[in-house]
Amino acid sequence: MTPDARSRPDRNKGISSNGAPTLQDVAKLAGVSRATVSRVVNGGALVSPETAEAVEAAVRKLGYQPNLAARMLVTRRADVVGVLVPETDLRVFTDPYFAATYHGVVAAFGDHPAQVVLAMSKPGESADRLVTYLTSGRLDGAVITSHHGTDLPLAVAPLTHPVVFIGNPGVPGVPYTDVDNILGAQLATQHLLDIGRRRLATVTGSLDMIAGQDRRAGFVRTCRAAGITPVAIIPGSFTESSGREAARSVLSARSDIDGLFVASDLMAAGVMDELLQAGVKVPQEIAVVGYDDSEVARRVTPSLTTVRGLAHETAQEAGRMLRGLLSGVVSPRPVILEPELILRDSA
Amino acid sequence: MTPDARSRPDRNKGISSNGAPTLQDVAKLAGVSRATVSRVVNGGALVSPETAEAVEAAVRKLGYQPNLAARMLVTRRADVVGVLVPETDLRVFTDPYFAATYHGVVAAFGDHPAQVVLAMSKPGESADRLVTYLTSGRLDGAVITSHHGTDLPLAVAPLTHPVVFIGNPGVPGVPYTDVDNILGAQLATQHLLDIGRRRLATVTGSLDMIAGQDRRAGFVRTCRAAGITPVAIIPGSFTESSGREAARSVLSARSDIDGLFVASDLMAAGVMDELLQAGVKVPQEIAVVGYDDSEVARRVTPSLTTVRGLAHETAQEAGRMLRGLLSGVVSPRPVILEPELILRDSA
DNA sequence: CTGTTAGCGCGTTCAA
DNA sequence: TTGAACGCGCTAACAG
Repeated sequence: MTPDARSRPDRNKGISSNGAPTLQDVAKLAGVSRATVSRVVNGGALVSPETAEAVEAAVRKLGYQPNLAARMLVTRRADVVGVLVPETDLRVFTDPYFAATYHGVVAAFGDHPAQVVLAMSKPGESADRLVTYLTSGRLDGAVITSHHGTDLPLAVAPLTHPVVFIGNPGVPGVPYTDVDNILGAQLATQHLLDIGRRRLATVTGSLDMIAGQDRRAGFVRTCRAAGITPVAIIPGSFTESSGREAARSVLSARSDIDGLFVASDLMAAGVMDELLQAGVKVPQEIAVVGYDDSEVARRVTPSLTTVRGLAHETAQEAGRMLRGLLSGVVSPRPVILEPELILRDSA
Repeated sequence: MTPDARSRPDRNKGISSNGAPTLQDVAKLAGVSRATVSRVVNGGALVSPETAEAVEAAVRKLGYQPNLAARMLVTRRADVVGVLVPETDLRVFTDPYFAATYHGVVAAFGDHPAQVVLAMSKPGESADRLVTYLTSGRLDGAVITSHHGTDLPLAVAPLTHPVVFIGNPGVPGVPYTDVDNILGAQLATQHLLDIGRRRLATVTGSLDMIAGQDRRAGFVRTCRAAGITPVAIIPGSFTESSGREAARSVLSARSDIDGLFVASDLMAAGVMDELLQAGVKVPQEIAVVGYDDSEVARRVTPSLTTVRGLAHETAQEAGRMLRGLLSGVVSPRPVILEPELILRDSA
């Protein structure tokens, strides 16, 4: 009696103890070995048509469903890629940037077997949990966006898991895609100058994000090149409410600003609403340029002159890069897209 | 030489061939057995403080991370629950209902170890894929919403996986939470009657969803009870653009409607925008009542009188119910919440 | 073309 | 309190 032949009570039942049929069950019903069933299930190559047919019948009859955990354990693939966002769902669902980003990654994986899941942080928990999710083996790779600072990139860099950042991670050797935010801000600011505005201010995005820093830098740089001094640089955080606050501070400062560059459309929507409520005419008194060209830009009144943020395109590019990494490409070079100005009514 | 003793090249390396350290590696470094490490990792009971300390040190040194696939295979738990939405991400990200729903489920699982992931359909693919995701063993259970028809509930009903639907699945014995949509629509319609409107119409939601049917039924029923005949019943699909279309058909029909019940705030926003653009005054010429009390309801001008849809609460209740199922509750009774009217400026 | 066999990394009895 | 042994369900050599 070999060691493997020792009796196991439920070894011989048609259905394993768990309730779900296993490869073994199918094999017995079809009168073949487990390996053959496995072959049929995974593409059917190297199997005779008759046996394949018999196996498929057994699969149907039992409603067999491969156990992905078991498969994952041996193939070391999960067929799941993640879009990891270290923000709360509240933020993710209210900022259209994330919708565009997720959609872009999904588009890149359209014809790929992997599931694309979205994982974000629970309120008050750190980004470590997302790293754990990545390293736990349930994800083949990830696209990460909205990282604040370099902690997350530094944590991810030594890992063997394929990861692509959206937005410069600030750590050498880590793959990323980005859009030239400095250029975008320059286009926006230059436009304000071109229409004759001279008393300019900006509402910045989160300054712990490179996108926020760059958009501010582009604004400042363009002002300087034109020989003018910014009237105000108001800190914001990419949210609509931070735009509202910024607008109130502009109003209370009575600084007769005539041109405002706001680092996101969502903030710009908040700014404009407050301005209009205070009776300030846009663009006559204050011209406003946003950033992103998101859906709100078209919806607000007056419609928002803005910069195409290329969120979807950048994400899709990141998705492609991740696919490359997954299939063995070693260290892809960063891809940087160039934004353009979209003229509408607010400036 | 026993069968197990045959040589395996990488059996004795400090790090397994994959690169990630295993229980075995930790055990060797700590000078104990795998079983002991396992005990320490999972709660540390029944281990002496000294060994526990040694093991923890080894874990830290190696950066050991349990392989979730392996654990899952033996525990038969994934510690992941899903919010399954058979809609495309485009839809999910533009309708605040889904944000509220996801958030509600997350709230219910706030202090639970499980990850709550959001899975939706890729464009053009059927809901089967979500069922497969559920049955593949990577999910312990799920909350499903936005199911059209009974196909999905019927597919899920025979499964042993815990599932809770949001919205009556129309299949006996399947757990669900819901809000009384008929009552909600009655409240809305009655309010239009109360403020003296008599030429009423409705823009319905998707009629292949019970919520859509019920809101229409509540409207029709209330009209009938008041002895009036609806001027029009315009089919919509819960999206903003379908609201716009409906508004255009109202305008072109020149039916001098004076009260409109729109089955979602998002549609109502579309309706109002079109009406205002056409020069129709809301509420003076046409009073509008929406449904959901979502964030848009407060944002539009005039602000929207609406019905509290209780999306968050219903989802949270569903999440609680799923937790119950996960911990052994057998067949929970449906929970039905009662909506209320929120008075604002549009009616 | 098909079956046999050996683990993937882990939790869990059962003895000691 | 600890260790040895077993198997979760599956894929991947390797024989035949």
